[in-house]
Amino acid sequence: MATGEGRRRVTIADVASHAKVSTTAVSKVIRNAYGVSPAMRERVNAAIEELGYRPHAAARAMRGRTYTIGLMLPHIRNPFFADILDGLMDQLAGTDYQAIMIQGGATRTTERRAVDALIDRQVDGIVMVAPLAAKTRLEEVAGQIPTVVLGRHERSTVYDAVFDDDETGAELAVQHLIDLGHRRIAHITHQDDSSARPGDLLHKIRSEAYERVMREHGLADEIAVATTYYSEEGGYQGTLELLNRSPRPTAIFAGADQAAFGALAAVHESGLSVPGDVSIAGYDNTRLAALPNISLTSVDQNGALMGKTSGRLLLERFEGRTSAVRFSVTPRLVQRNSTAPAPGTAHDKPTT
Amino acid sequence: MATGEGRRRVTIADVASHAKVSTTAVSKVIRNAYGVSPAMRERVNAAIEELGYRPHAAARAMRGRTYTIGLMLPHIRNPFFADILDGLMDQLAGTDYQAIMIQGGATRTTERRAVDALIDRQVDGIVMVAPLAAKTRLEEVAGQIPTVVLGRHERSTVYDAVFDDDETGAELAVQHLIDLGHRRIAHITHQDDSSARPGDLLHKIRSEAYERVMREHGLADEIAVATTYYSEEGGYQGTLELLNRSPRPTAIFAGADQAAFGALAAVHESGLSVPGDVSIAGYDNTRLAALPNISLTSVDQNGALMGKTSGRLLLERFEGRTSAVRFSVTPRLVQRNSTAPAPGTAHDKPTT
DNA sequence: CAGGCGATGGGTAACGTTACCCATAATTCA
DNA sequence: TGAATTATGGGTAACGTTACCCATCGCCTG
Repeated sequence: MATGEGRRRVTIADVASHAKVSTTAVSKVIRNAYGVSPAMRERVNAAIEELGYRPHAAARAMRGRTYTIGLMLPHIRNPFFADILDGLMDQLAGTDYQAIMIQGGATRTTERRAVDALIDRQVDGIVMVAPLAAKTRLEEVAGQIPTVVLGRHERSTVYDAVFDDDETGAELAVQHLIDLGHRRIAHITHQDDSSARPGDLLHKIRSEAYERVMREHGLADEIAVATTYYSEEGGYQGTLELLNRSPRPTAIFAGADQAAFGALAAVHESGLSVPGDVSIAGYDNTRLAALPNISLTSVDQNGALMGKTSGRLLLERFEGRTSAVRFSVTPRLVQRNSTAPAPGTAHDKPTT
Repeated sequence: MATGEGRRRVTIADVASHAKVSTTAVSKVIRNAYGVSPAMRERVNAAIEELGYRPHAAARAMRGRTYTIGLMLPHIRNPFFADILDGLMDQLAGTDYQAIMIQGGATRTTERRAVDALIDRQVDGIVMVAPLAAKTRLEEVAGQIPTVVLGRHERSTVYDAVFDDDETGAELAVQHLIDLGHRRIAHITHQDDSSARPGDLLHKIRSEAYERVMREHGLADEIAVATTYYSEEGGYQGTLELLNRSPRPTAIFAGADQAAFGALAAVHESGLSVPGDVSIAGYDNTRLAALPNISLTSVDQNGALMGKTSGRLLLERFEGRTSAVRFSVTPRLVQRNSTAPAPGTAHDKPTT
């Protein structure tokens, strides 16, 4: 276990000479390859232990696998992504695989750079969370390396897809507000730089489901959308804009909790109360939403399960699966105190 | 710019033959090395462009640098870390370096695995945020690879250190509460698995500063510490424990905003109000703290600056600096509505 | 008992890049 | 003008690992 200061790294050759066997034999033991006797295995493992050998991932990358999975996140501020990572790491625990993360940023250009960086570093598989890239680009990536796309809905034959049923989720939220007697229900959506088809992006799906449900209830004229960002700042700005309209909405469905937090701030700063004057619902059910003095009604999507599944799908790909898989998570509504019957409505809370 | 599906990667050799020059020449152009004519440079760059060549980081790792900086974060749920990453990426923008992240987890074992993984992947430099490892381990890592330790206070001659003046920060918070007339001021600290010397860990420094200031004001008997975690759950549990004591504290200084959020929840659930019955102060001044319905008094430490500086220090190391540098950020108190004069105190808010 | 076969171990050429060195041409200087 | 120096380009051996192939040995089978 001696690991000296600036000392040269322990290599497979060191292990081989220490165990008095060939480097090939050592490599076989490490990889659990065929053709090693138990005696040999033990001998080599002892030497590995003694010298504190660890495989050099970069060297491995030249020939075989790196045992690395790359996770591209748009950014790390959203705690929902932490759930995804938790699930992924949970799945990877006990395997030889390591997860590394990279921040994709807000534009297609930065995202491309980030994903290229992962490919250049020869990760064995990639999980892209809510990517902005066009489908052709996703398939190009997936053509080079096993890929899971998380949060997009389009069908592909080359990559696996994991996503929440955003249509249902948005429906749950809007329906809930309608049930509470609201009619002027506004929506905050996310502006992106994506070149994906609108119908494949989660925020588009949520906003379209919002509009559809509104129309289905004869509320087409009440549709009001602020297009900002799924972030606190975005929610804040969007809400200020919505509250300025006349008549102002009595409820806001924010497409993400982060935006809902900003909405809460904006409503308070406008001298209005939640849910007295304005009801607010979010999406993601982040832990913060459960805090009593936020108590945000939100749509829960099982991020940990999505992350875990992404990992599993990649491991399956490594084992040889070539057919594409789609995995969908069903959302559910978590009612809290940020939503209440519309002002002036004699309305009983619906029984769940 | 043609990048076919499963096609073989474009290598330096492809570029060389396409440009009708040697691979050496291509390598020189890429690395901006000495000994290339402008004509050669242009020729090679044209070929690179045309073929869509990107350097293979793993191959580079075998000889030179990977242009990769590894960022070890204990976990990604804390939005404060997002500030650090933002600062780091800001510094790295415009350079050839890429930042990758890895989650260290809650124990020394998982952290070690994570950092080893970065080393095995041959990153050029490492930034370790609030590591749990013993100083000897940190120096062992730094002996192999340029390292910045963020959030620890000990002096080292081998790695660079970036940290907040936690002593002053904690002092600001506690002093603020004392100024408001509070006497029964409790503290929530973080339990760790670290083998660092207590005086070097930020949460120990904060808790010791808390105790010191209390004693300096003759409040030694009022010292009450709950040792849980810097997380929502930890803050929640710790606060329940503290509120159970009799007499209960009128103020709680949580060592981190995340814990303070949990504390807010616990106070509310106990049927008490903030700041009416209990004042709460946090640390980190995360964006959430500024939301009107949280409005948490908190100590601001400039995370972006710390991240940016970490990046700068690494780049300097790559340029050849060998002496160790320490960089300290000065915190400041941001007063909001979660702190107020102690119940039953005729006290004017101190002018700032 | 010869031929063959499975089990085991090793030799070696890659993988893509760079550091080091050498060769040649072009230019400068005395 | 000859020698020395500089500028420019290329050849080649690594870096650490693995995939592929071959050699050997003991044993089984007909």
